[in-house]
Amino acid sequence: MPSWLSSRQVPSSAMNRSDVTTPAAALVVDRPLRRDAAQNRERLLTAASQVFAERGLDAGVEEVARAAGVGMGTLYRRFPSKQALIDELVGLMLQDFLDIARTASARTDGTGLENLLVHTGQLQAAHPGCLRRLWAQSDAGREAIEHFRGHIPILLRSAQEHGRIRPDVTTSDILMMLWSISAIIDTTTAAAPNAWRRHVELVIAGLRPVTPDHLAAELTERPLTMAQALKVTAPSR
Amino acid sequence: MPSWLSSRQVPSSAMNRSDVTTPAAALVVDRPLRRDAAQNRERLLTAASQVFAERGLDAGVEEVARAAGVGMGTLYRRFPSKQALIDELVGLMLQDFLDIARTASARTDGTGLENLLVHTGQLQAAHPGCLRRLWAQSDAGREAIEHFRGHIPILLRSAQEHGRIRPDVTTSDILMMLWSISAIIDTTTAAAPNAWRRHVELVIAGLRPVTPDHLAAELTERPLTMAQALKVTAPSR
Amino acid sequence: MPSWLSSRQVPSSAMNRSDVTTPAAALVVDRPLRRDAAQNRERLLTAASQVFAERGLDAGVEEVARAAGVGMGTLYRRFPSKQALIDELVGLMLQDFLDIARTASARTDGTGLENLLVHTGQLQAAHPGCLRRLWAQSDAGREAIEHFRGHIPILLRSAQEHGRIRPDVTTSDILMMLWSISAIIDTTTAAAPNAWRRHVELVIAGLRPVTPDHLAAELTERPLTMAQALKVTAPSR
Amino acid sequence: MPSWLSSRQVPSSAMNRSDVTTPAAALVVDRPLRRDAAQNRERLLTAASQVFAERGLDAGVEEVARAAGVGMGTLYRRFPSKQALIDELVGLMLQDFLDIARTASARTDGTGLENLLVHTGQLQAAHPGCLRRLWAQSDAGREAIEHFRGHIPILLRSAQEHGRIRPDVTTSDILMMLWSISAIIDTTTAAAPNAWRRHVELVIAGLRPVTPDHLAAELTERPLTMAQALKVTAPSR
DNA sequence: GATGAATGAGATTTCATTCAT
DNA sequence: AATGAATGAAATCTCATTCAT
Repeated sequence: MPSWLSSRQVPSSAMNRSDVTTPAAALVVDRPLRRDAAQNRERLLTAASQVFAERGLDAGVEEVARAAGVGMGTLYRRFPSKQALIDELVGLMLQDFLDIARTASARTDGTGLENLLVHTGQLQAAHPGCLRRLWAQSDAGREAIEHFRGHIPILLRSAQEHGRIRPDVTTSDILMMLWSISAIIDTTTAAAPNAWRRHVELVIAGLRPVTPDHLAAELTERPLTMAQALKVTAPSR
Repeated sequence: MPSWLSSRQVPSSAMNRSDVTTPAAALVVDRPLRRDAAQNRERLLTAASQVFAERGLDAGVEEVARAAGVGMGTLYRRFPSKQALIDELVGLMLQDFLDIARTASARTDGTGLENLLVHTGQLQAAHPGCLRRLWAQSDAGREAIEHFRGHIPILLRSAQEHGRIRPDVTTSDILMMLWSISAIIDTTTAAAPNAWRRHVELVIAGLRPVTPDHLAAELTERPLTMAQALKVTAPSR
Repeated sequence: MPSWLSSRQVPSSAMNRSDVTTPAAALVVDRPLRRDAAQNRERLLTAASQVFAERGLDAGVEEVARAAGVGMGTLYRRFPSKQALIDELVGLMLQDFLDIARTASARTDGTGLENLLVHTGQLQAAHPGCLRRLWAQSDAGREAIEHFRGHIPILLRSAQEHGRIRPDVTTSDILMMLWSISAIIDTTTAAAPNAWRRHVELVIAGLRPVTPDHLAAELTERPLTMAQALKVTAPSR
Repeated sequence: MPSWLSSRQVPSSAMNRSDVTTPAAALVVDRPLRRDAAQNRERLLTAASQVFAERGLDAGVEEVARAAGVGMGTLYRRFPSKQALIDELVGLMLQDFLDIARTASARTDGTGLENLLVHTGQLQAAHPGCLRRLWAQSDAGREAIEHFRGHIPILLRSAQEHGRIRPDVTTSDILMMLWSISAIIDTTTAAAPNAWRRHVELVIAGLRPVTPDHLAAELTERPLTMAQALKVTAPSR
């Protein structure tokens, strides 16, 4: 079972209960599920995460139900469509991303950003393929950025103030780096489980302040605006 | 029509006629297609490239046929299966990649590698989503790496000799960078057509030689072995 | 509804549960189908038997589904392929053949073999075309011979001991006669429902012991070996 | 090349030119084909006979055209449909059947009928599967009986007068025997090339006059009327 | 007249979703 | 509430036949 599914009680309002930005949403109270129903929910999410990671999102819902040991009807009682199930998984991974971001933000030595890149990498490497595939198919992805990106400017500013990251790097650059790391993890993990770490090192090297004699010191292209970053989506399929 | 489909006469043996490694294969002569058949072939490839780029590889072949203005039977006469059609598109894009690599290799000032990263980026930006999606579904992808990677060590060595790239970077690192750029292009082009250029700049910055006071100067993680790099595949779906 | 589909509960392991040779296989218990599912299964087999008998095996599965009053999906849930459906029909007819063989074997007056020829004829005449067509397309056919033929030598020996069948007739000769009767039934039933019975009479006459003055008393050609008989198949189409 | 395709010039009116019953039909004159066209016609028939014998009638017309070394257009210029091609093959085999019948009729010792059974068997064994498969799909089959059956009563009467065949056997019984032999040839030839000869021996034994003490001496079932025999068709598929 | 490419209806099979048990 | 069977639209692929070259 993925660690990010292990212990939490996650009713279907997970996205609404987002702890960082919309605590008020907690007021929208779903009646709690019966214990067996909640258990089925967990099983389905766990199974879906495994099946989708192994077979891709084209895996059939029947296989998910079978892996969860429940019937199709139960699956569709818990999640009104395949897409809803995917969205829920995205939301759950986002929870872990937010945890990582919160932890990283607690660092005061300017290493929080680098820490973020590595730890989100670790998380994705533990469930290869999940995030990007899910992201690709989920409208929840869009919201995910919105929740998560709030942490980036803070981490970035701290790193820049400590002289660890060059000052002309922007939040949207960091988002691009995160996407790029995601992609590398998904493509290389099977062949070389730790290759992504080297990619992260090189990526971070590219973000370091440059010395005067450094080649091509200046970035000539403009960064994505945040409005653009919000419109970014993984390939539809 | 994509530029990479524009002018060439591409019999189905395009992969075999690879100019770099197997010139002898040219002896296997497919009789040239009748003019109308060749035209339909081109139309189908063009249509497939558009449809797959817009709708993803899950788009039905019927839609491809309709977009090409031909019947289903014609499509299946030219390409015996959907996969064969995809493979052909992969092969065609590879041709352009090889062209770029050859041109870049002709540079003697050590900028060939940077040139390669930018121009392959341009090519992919012109047909967003194509390469990575195609790659993912095609066994031709595996061969594609093999053909293409042959150029990397040469370009890399030249760049390193000219002091433009740090000496501890390996061919497999460059392959990772190419994958990462592909991913960024696919995700950002719709929202911000040139954002990928900035990513390339940052990526190249990460490959530059480091000065003594540079933070985290050394790469602690080992690069992919070439054997591993060959096993890398885009996510299955 | 064909008589051979009437009353039995036939899980998909019908072939395995063969009562003659592998009683132990009954231990492999398929959980019984839900009542509606079982009903649909029966309906599908009935419909398939009718449609295939009327239109030949080239009839589409869609027509079978329509005749059964169920959707395509249901058909494919019960039988994972058209071939599986055909195999099941073959298996079912085999059950009836085995019943007939068993009953015939119970006779002690040497008439069992003749009885077998007539009753298997009756069964086939009731569902003309079914067996031979099914046989032709089914690997189950091969197994069918193996199960069924076990009864022939016993019946034959008894008939020979009672002086009803000439002693130089072999088991493989009887198999040939059965095939020949099948063919006659399939070709004549529509035009003359009982014509096959006369053919059976003539065939049996050919198997009777010959008197000394009988013309061409001896058989000069050698019978099929049993190994050859096992390789016999109805025409592939 | 099948012997029955070897030397004859057979314009598509072969059926009409039937030498036995309707010589007047020869007055309907098709303009003779150009020599190359006639050659293509022969090639197509030869190829069709081989391809259909090997792969069954489901083999595609394209394969026939390819085997004949001509284009599809040529095939369809010579034969307006696949069915017409099949009908033509049936008609051609009938020619050989008629030859055999004519030769057999020349015998004056009462062995003509037995001779017929053996020689038509030889012919079919040389092209296993052809006749029955073709027959099955061809309306020409019906006509074939009409042409061929004219010889049977004569042969039969002669055999009965010589005491070689029991007097209660009718022409339609002989037709049934012929069908039965056809079926046995098709099913056994691959496994045992000469097994059909034994079947013929047994079949003939069944037609011999019976001695008083013979078991089940009388035939209790009535023969097919000739009207019924004319309606007999091989299974549609 | 010959060619073989194009056609498009139809075949088998899959799967997200609904619904009877 | 849970089950898993039923649904049927859509996907890929085939092939007899037509038609442009």
